[in-house]
Amino acid sequence: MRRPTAPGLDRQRLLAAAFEVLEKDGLEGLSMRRLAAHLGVQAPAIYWHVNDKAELLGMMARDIYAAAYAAVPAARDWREWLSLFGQALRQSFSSHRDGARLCAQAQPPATADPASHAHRIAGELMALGLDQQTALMFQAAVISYALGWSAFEANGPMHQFLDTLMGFDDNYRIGLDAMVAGFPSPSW
Amino acid sequence: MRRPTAPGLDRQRLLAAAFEVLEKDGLEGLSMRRLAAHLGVQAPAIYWHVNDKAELLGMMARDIYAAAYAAVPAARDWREWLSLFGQALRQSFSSHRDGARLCAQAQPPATADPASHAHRIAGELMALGLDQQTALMFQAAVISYALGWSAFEANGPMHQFLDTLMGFDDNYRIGLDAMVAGFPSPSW
DNA sequence: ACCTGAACACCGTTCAAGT
DNA sequence: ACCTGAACACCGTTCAAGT
Repeated sequence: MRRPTAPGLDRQRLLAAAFEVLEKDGLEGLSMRRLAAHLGVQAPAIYWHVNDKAELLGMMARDIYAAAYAAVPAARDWREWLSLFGQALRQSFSSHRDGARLCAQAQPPATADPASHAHRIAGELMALGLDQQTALMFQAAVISYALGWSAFEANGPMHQFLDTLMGFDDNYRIGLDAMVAGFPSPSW
Repeated sequence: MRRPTAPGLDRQRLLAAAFEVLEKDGLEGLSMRRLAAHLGVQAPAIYWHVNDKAELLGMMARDIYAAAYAAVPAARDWREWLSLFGQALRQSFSSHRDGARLCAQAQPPATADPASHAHRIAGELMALGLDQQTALMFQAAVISYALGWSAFEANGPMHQFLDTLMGFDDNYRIGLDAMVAGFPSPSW
C-alpha cells in the first residue's frame, strides 16, 4: 500500500496511478488526495504535473478512446468498421470501472491542431470511401450511442427488464446494428 | 433572493427549488447547502424530506423523462413515434441546464411495480404494433443515443467540427433517423 | 412533525516555504 | 525543479437539541 515515493512523479505515473485508484474506489472515490496517498505523496504535489483535476480526467478519457480506436480490426467497408468501432468502444468503456461515466463528464485535452486530429480519427473511414464530414458525423453518432448506453445501462428503471429479456450486450447490439444499417449511403 | 422560509418545505417545493438552483449554478453548483440557502433554510432541514442527494437527483431525472414522454405528439406508426420521442428527449434534456448530464448520473427512483411501469412506458409503442419486449429495447436504444449525444456534444475534440459542419441539431437527427430507420420490423 | 446548531470526515486548490 | 505544510472555502451527512 505504501509507495516509497519512488523516483518522482511524472504524467505517466500519475495517469497509471489514477487508473488504479479508479479501479479500486470508483469515480467518486477518485480524489486528488486519494490519488496522492496512493503515490505516497502529498496532494499539492500533483498540481506540479497537472493543472487541475479536470485535466487529469481528460487525459484518462483520451486514453480510453485511444484504446478503442486501436482495437478496431480491419474492416472491408465503412459500415463494418463503424460496427466494430461501436463494439470496441463499449469494450473499452467497460474495461475500466466507471469508464463510460468518466468519458461522459471528462473533457479530453483540446488538440493543438484540430484539422490533423480530425483527419487522423476519420482516416479509416475515409479509406473506406466516406468523405471526412460524413465520417465524423457517423462516428459521432456511434460514440454518442455507446456513451449513452453505458450510462443508461446502470440507471434506468428499465434496467431490470433489459437484462432479463436479452442481456445487455445483445440489447446494445440491436441499437448499434440498427444505426449502422440505417446510415444513408453516400450519394455518388 | 431571500425566501422567508414560507409555508414549510415539502417534496414539491424542494424539487422546484432544486431546478432553480440547477438553472442558476449548474450541476456542480447544485449542493444541498446552496439548495437550502435558496429556500431560506438550513441544510439539514432537507434531510427531513428526502433521504439523500441521490434521491433528489433521481426525482429530477424522473421529471425530465416524464416531460419528454408527455411531449411526444400522436404518431401513426412506431417508427414515427420513436423519432418524435428521440426529438422530445433531446428537447427535454436541453430545457434544463446540464439536463443530460444529470440524467446520465442520476438514478430515477425505483418504481414499486416494475411490470406496470414497463407497460406504461411501452404502451404507446404497443398500441402501434410492437410487442412489449421490442418496444422496450428500441426505446432503450433511443434514450441511450439521446443521452450520449448531449454528453458528447459538449466534450469531444470533435466538437469544433460538428457544429461548424452542420449544427448540432442536424447532426443529432442523422444518428436518430439512421437508428429508427434501421430497426428491424417485427417479423409477423 | 419539522427545523436548527454544531460537528465529522471529507473535498479541490493555492501558496509560502523548504530542499 | 519538485515537493511539503498549512490554510481557505467548500462539500454530504448525522445527530442532539430545540419548538
